[in-house]
Amino acid sequence: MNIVFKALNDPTRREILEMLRKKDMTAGEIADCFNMSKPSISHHLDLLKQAKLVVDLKQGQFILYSINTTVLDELMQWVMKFTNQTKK
Amino acid sequence: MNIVFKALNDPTRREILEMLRKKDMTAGEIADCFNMSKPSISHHLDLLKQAKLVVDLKQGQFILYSINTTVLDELMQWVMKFTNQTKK
DNA sequence: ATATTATTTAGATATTTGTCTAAATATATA
DNA sequence: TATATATTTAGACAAATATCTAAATAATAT
Repeated sequence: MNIVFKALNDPTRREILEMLRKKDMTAGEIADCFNMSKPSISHHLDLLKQAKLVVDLKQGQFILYSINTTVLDELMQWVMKFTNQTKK
Repeated sequence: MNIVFKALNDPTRREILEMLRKKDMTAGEIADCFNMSKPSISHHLDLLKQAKLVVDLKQGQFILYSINTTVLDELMQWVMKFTNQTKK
């Protein structure tokens, strides 16, 4: 869970997730949406991948990224522990 | 939301939330649960407070901390955007 | 008043993080 | 094979973060 919170603790990475929520995209397409160098975006994608929030699939010379909701499901379980709960 | 993810991006702070989920605690009681100086815990509590994940209430010489689930509800809304969703 | 207890604030420091440019790798095409 | 395109890796650097000790603030008790 540590690495998930770490990955989510950056606005660029959260925005990437929002984009991938709508459609799969290549690394280059993602980079084009930001005012930031491609290596920086590549680094953000790597962190998202480490957290298993995204998966990548090589398609020829492109690398297609897509969201993986499994970890987000787990995050939701974590958050739900706190909500809808009467204390003491 | 930025500050919420920032606050949650630390295992100590998440553990503090887990503790406050069960019962309200003073700053000192919280600090006693960790192998860490009181000023460090005070700093963590401050970040949680900035994110409005906790609220504090002065009770004499003690300061009682309690969890505030409102922001966690909002976080859940954010996470839910991604789950239970058919893509494309 | 003075001392004790609870907590925070200030300041220092080592580590982590986000970003960049330059170089490397890998695939496709002429 | 040579060149162009897509992406990552490496290395550097400034900014942010987590931690500490020492000092300050605030409330209580003697």
